[in-house]
Amino acid sequence: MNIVEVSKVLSNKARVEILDWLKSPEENFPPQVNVPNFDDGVCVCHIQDKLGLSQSTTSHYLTMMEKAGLLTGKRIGKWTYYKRNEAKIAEFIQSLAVKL
Amino acid sequence: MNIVEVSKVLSNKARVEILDWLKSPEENFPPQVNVPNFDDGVCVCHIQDKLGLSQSTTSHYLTMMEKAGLLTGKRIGKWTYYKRNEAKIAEFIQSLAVKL
DNA sequence: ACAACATATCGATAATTATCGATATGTTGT
DNA sequence: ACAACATATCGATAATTATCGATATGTTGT
Repeated sequence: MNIVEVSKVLSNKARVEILDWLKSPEENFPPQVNVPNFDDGVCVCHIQDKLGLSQSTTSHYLTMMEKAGLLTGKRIGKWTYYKRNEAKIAEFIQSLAVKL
Repeated sequence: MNIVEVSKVLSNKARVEILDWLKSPEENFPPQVNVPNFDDGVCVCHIQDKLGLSQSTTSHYLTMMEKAGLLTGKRIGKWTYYKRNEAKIAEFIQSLAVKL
């Protein structure tokens, strides 16, 4: 967990919001259409709608958040579902508590 | 404590290093010349020497870190001494643990 | 094989951040 | 009052990030 890299993710309001929304997918997103629940994560299209940014920007953010370790993405059929990587998020907070 | 603002501070290697060095001033900096110990913080000139960046950049970083709440600066005579704001740093980590 | 669709990637431009040298400000000792 | 010095601020340019539209890629149903 690289503090500088993860902090870059967190230095943008939109990305912090995404992380926050994904804490309670049921409350923040409409029901999934192609998978029964949110266990696999939230569809990119839902995140995009809520974010109000373009498809390419949304996809870019999600990809960089996954690379930084904060999210995991899973493709199911045509769709990609992202969810929080709780283990890594906790690890990051822990490493901040130690190194910061 | 604004997550985005503080994360901007932490998204730069030099600034994370400053924060780390200030955890143990005795180990990371030469003895102070104009104050007896490090209780008031570390002189900008020492940080600048160690950082290897220009005086203006160093000063700018320290100022922004103070504005974000991570450091406190204290002017004594001609010199300004910066030290960690432990309370605010802990508060930030705590707010991450809650909001992130 | 192809049409339709979701997402990822590319290439471009605008906005922000990094970094510097020059200058301004504040402080001290003469 | 001034010289010497430490730090802060200003103005500029290079580097990075934000964001978009266009295009490419992957998947499914016909």
